[in-house]
Amino acid sequence: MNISTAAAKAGLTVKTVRYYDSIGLITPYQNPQTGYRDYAEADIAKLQFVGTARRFNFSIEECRELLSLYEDKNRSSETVKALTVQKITEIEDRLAELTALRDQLAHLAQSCHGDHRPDCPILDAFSTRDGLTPSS
Amino acid sequence: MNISTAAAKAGLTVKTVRYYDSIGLITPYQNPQTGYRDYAEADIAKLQFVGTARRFNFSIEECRELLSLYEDKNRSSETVKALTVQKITEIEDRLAELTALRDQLAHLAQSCHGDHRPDCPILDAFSTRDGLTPSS
DNA sequence: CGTAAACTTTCCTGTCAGGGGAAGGTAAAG
DNA sequence: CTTTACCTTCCCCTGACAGGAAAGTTTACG
Repeated sequence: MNISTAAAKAGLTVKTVRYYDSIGLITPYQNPQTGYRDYAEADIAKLQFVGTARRFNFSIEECRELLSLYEDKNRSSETVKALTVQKITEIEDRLAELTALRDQLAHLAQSCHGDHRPDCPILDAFSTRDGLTPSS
Repeated sequence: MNISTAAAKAGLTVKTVRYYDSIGLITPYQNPQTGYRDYAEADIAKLQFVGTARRFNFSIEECRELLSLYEDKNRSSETVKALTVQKITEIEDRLAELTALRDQLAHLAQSCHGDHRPDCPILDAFSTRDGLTPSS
């Protein structure tokens, strides 16, 4: 199967699939005559797997680890769950940060009349370093 | 004032301050003899301003715009409030994405026993493209 | 006053996960 | 047989800096 069909099946771009080959993440058979990549069904499954994991905010290196577990028939679910729980924690940390940011910005926006006068509480708040302390 | 003092006063790294000069965001006086940058108090205020705006997730280009409004004595608060409201919307979109991600991952983690057996619902879910559709 | 430490400068490379596009070879359709 | 639609590698671009090398400058100490 050529790269564009493979990419379409996996819901990825050709560039991304080629990139995954270049970093040794998913390396298909390569025709020695033409240099064309040839993706087998097992490769498609891996591409889909990585695509899904990436959409779940797993980094490429984490995907590499998950992929080796995915391919390991004697794996235990322990490591996978640990990775997932860690990822959940990371996402929750980021959620807390963003929530605090939004709240502070919303507070500033509320206190700003937003008309044609030059007075602006938002800019005033930004101009003092210790006046505001966002979480991130 | 030399760059390390300026950076310390603004709560930024020297690298960051030098970078802001290189992209024309905050350009201090530069001694023609030594080539040393010399930061005035007004520059420090701008550095603090940008530092705060960056912590509020504003991009460099948005900071550039905010900075020009900050320096404009005849500004209106309209544009600033609009930028801020837009930023709040962006943050809320990201919050919704991350919340959906976390919920789906949490659901998967809950259904995974996480022991030494090879059976793993998380990897199973990742291996089908249409089985899960995260928001991001 | 000399010198060594502690600055400063520019320049280059790397990060993360690819995107955009050029130059050139190949395959499939008409 | 030609046109079109692929494919390949190669290089530069992104955002927002960090790390480090080589070389010049300032400051503190003896």
